Amino acid sequence: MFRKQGVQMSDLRVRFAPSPTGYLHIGGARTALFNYLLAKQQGGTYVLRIEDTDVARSTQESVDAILDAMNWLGLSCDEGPFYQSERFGLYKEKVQQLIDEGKAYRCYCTQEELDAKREAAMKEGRKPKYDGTCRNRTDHPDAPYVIRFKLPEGKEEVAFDDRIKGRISVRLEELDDLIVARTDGTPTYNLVVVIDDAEMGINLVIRGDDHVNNTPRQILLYEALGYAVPEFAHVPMILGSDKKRLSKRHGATSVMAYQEEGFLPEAMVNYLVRLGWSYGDEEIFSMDDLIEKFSLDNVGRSAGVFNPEKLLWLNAHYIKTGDPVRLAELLKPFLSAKGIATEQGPDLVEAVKSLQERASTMAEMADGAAFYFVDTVEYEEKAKNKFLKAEQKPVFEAILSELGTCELFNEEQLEAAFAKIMDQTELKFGKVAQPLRVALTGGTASPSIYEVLQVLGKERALARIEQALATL
RNA sequence: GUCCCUAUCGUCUAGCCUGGCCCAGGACACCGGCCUUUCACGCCGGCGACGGGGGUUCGAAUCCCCCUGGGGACGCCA
Repeated sequence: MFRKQGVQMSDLRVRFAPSPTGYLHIGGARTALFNYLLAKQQGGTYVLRIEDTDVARSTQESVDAILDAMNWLGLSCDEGPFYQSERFGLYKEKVQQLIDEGKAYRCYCTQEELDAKREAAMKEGRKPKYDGTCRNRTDHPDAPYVIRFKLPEGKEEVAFDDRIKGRISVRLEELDDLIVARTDGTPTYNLVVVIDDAEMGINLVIRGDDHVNNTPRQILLYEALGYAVPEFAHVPMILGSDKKRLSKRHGATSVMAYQEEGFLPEAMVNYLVRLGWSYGDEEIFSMDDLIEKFSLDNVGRSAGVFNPEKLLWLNAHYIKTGDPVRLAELLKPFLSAKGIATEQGPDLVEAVKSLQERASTMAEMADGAAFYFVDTVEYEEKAKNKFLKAEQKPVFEAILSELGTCELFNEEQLEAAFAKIMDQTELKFGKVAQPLRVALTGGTASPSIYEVLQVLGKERALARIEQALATL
């Protein structure tokens, strides 16, 4: 028996199947994550499939954007990516099979006729469904047509046991003959999703809640094509703060937009998984934790509201507890985006350490780190007016001379130096530290003064103090 | 409009299946305090919810029904 990290290999096969008509959004990322976690946990297989049957709207840029985002989140697939656009032959075969078996037919109704019927039905309070006009016609006019799947007769309802929502059933009279092939011959979503899931051996379909209504008709298609019906798990939607479907109006919905704002992938993963899933009172989960602990049983059934504040809190947590060397690497692009070069400056890793518990995002950390690397400190107006005044001259002189005698800028020597400064000037620590902070950083908020001094190093620190002294 | 799904603090949620341990627990946010060389971190405390109405029961957040709210679907998009 094969084993993988002590976990029994299973035949679980799941998939994530985005359509490349835009970037990977928050909701899709969560669906992908759930799929990934379950596959990893059970030693199953996670398949990635690009649903690009809508040739007009699918783009390579979107495919790349989705792949990038999956990669960033660390959700690598075991198989794929497969492209539906490369499988049209297979779909065509299956459509023909349905026609041959009398389970599908040509429909010559025009778009306009259909729209009119739909509108009329809505107006009368009926469900707008196809009336079956072409269902029994035997002629083959020389006109454009679509292929419709004929709803099976003699069946009352379709039901399935959703792994998240429980039993869901729909009466057949609520359904109609859906289009499986367009006028141009290309297959539509409901058909290809069934064929691919079946042909790829997917036995558990985890997807968004918005597909619940498609499931009954897809089950009918599975049956008509002679396929085994997989299990389904419909994950609730993610809503905006106004309880409306999450959209750009609510802020960034693209996963990669968060990366650009300085979020860490582990924060995003942690946030996403907790939106709809829980494990007692625990809040912090590493990917390994999740692979061990995730379960569909603990996924909630109702829609959730996306809460950027909590994401931010998680991000701050992961910055606080993250590896400084890695964070330093991640920080570089944010610094260069601000036009800051770090090569000649103080040790970037040390700078990061001093800022870890003060930054919620990497962008914020870059803001906070900027002062370390400037050639000439620029003073904030208010800070300068308050702390860089002529009367401070003696303090700065004392600081300059005492720090100048420090061999090493370590905690011990700095403390000793400050003790002397405070003694000489008869000032309390705060009265010394704050002006010095302005001289060193240009502002009134920064890491602790000892840290700043140490990160900067003696030479740079003394130069900055002299610079300040010169302005008094 | 019709159908499907859903309903615990502002938000994410625990508890619900297997009624009493719940005058409902945790987290984010918010407010207050402590710590403190600034800003933060951290710590302590506070505010804050079982949508409504009927049942069932000795007892209901938990079981049943109705109502209401919310979401989704109704496409030659996925």
